[in-house]
Amino acid sequence: MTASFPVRDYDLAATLTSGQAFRWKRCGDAWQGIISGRWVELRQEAGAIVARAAEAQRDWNWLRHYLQIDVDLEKVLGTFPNDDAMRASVTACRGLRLLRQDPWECLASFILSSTKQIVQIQQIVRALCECFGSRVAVPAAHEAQYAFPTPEQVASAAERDLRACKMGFRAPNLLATARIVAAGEVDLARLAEQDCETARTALVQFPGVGEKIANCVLLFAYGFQDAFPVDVWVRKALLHLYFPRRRPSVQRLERFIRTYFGPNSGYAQQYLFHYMRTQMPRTRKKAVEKRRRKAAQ
DNA sequence: CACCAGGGTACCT
DNA sequence: AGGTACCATGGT
Repeated sequence: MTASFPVRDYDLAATLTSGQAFRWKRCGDAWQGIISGRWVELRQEAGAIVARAAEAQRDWNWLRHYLQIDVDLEKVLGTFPNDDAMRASVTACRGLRLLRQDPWECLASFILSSTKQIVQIQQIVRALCECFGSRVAVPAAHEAQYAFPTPEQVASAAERDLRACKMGFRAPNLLATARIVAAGEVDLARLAEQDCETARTALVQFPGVGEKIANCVLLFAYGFQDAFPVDVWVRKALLHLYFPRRRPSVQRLERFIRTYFGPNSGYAQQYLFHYMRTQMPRTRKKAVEKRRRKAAQ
């Protein structure tokens, strides 16, 4: 029940902590998570990712697909614009990958993400899974683990019980979305066959889903690598790096995003996002430190 | 202890 | 089209 996948240019830690998936837990030098109801432990070794599952596997294609093992990262990075900010981002977190997640889990998770820090999203999702998800097989002597609850499981929950997972005003949005999916009014699997624009139009129909969350699902679940989610971090980065002391209109900014970052703009966005989140706090701390020293004199 | 967080929406000018 | 308040909650 273990398998080894030769990889190069794969930074597992950066990938699993970059705010695209919310259920991975670091255990020493390994990562434990649940993919489509299967418990799995991942470990990065020299030139390979080693996986361990709770049960014997007929094949590991589900994991290869989730991790996007076969993507040629070099080729993707080659399409990024060659500017200071992108070079710094790629240097800082080279090996960061986009996962290919289950659409329902991704959609539900990002409905829960609005104005929440990643740490809090992780907590809410964990509570949701423990309250409403089915138990999954785990290795002996491991604590119980739960699958992400199906649309049906969420749809049959009471809003009060969802709110108990600390999701606040997002509860009615998740519940209504789950009901639409469970009723078969929208087929999430079939959206994968549509083009990006069509799928986006369908996604923003769900309550609590606007352009940003739709783009997250398009990018992280459906693999549209030019879907470009703009959250507060990315907005700050774009304005600061590419429009210093200017105030581009929404239209202007959207046009810039569409035309500047190339066919893998969503991938580039993820590098900018992770770079901002991991490197900027350090420089900010440094700035605070500098100010404090100056004040002390 | 304010401030802010991988936003969306209704409602205002 | 472009601003604003509000939604609920807890990390930093």
